[in-house]
Amino acid sequence: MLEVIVQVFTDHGYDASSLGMISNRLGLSKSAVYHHFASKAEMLEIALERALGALERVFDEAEGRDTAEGGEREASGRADAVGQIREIVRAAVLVACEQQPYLILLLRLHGNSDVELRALERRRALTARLRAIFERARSEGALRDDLDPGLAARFTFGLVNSLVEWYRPDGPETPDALADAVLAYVRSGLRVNEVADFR
Amino acid sequence: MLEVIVQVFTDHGYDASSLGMISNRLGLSKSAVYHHFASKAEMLEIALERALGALERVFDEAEGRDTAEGGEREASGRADAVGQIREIVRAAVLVACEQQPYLILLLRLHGNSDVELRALERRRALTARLRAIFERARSEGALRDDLDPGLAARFTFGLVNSLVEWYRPDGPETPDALADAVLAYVRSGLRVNEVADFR
DNA sequence: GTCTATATTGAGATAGAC
DNA sequence: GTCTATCTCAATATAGAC
Repeated sequence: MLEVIVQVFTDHGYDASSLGMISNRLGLSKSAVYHHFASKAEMLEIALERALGALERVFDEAEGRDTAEGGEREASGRADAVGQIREIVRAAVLVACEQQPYLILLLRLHGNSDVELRALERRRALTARLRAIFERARSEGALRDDLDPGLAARFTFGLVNSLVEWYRPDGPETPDALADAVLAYVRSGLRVNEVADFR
Repeated sequence: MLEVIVQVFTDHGYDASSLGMISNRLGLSKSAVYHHFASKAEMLEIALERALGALERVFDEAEGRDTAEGGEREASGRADAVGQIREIVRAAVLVACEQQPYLILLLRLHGNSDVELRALERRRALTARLRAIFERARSEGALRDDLDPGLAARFTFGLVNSLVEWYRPDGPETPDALADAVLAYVRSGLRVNEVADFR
């Protein structure tokens, strides 16, 4: 049921989606729909929780991993930041593919209601966590020094988030292959493989 | 006047923007606004023309340059594809910064009206042009061979387009500096400068 | 060019029967 | 859980005076 609703939301945008459209698509009357959701805003809230919850879990797992495992790489007990970035980017690509409609909803919020403002606040918190990891990567010397870590974080997630605009589940790329391609691009860009430089 | 209207559109989304909001923000009555625009859709159409026109000029100039100048790099009279990509990316970053609200409008279209469908068609044409250039870059051996040119094109413009989501004209980065950073990222990604590999 | 007044449609939401 | 009927409000758009 939520799936159909979110499909309507992504097809027309949340604001332009009417309860009439939703109930039509569900084959129910408007008031029948109101038996399952208290309001249109509640539908949005539940849908956004899916997207935000998935993304927050991505960060929790990447950041928590090595403290849980005891720290295999560094005495400090923390994974190297670059490894975390790789893990987060891969997982975020999978979320973008698998939770596509929910993520579209999140990415297109305007912040004109309480529900939207709370969601945007949680989204900002995720951006801040990502930025912190990029800054750690920089201080570990694992990030090129001619690129601001804040910009690098924004570029990277701008790219990942843009996947939802064109990804199709029945398209030629599997989410895993897409994650590989994104990681390759993020790591070393467009230029020819470095081997070529020495031919 | 259009500037104020587009600001309302980007703040609330086109669909959620009412003529009441627009006329309030302009300090006019609704019918006074109707003296300048035939309909809400016409406002959108004019605003989208700005964004699409700017982007189409970017491509026209990059693709037309060397045939006009006689071809300085290659006997064929065409610029190398990588040079065109660089030029297009830089110009597109500037458009994203300078025409930000108009571009936001374009990027968030849903395609639920004739005006929107026509705009999306023009946008698709631009994507196709970009993809063709990336394919030429690949065939010239100037693009790494482990990355599909179509994906590379989408990633690159996903990144550039995502700038409109957070860029602020009064922020720390000038559009030019931002273009430099994007080009550096697109060219060689996050990894440390190659010199570091030989230390 | 701008106004007030209004026509008309559809929105989100509720009441109450079944 | 689903329905019909309805409330209230705001939407786009127009008419016609100034």
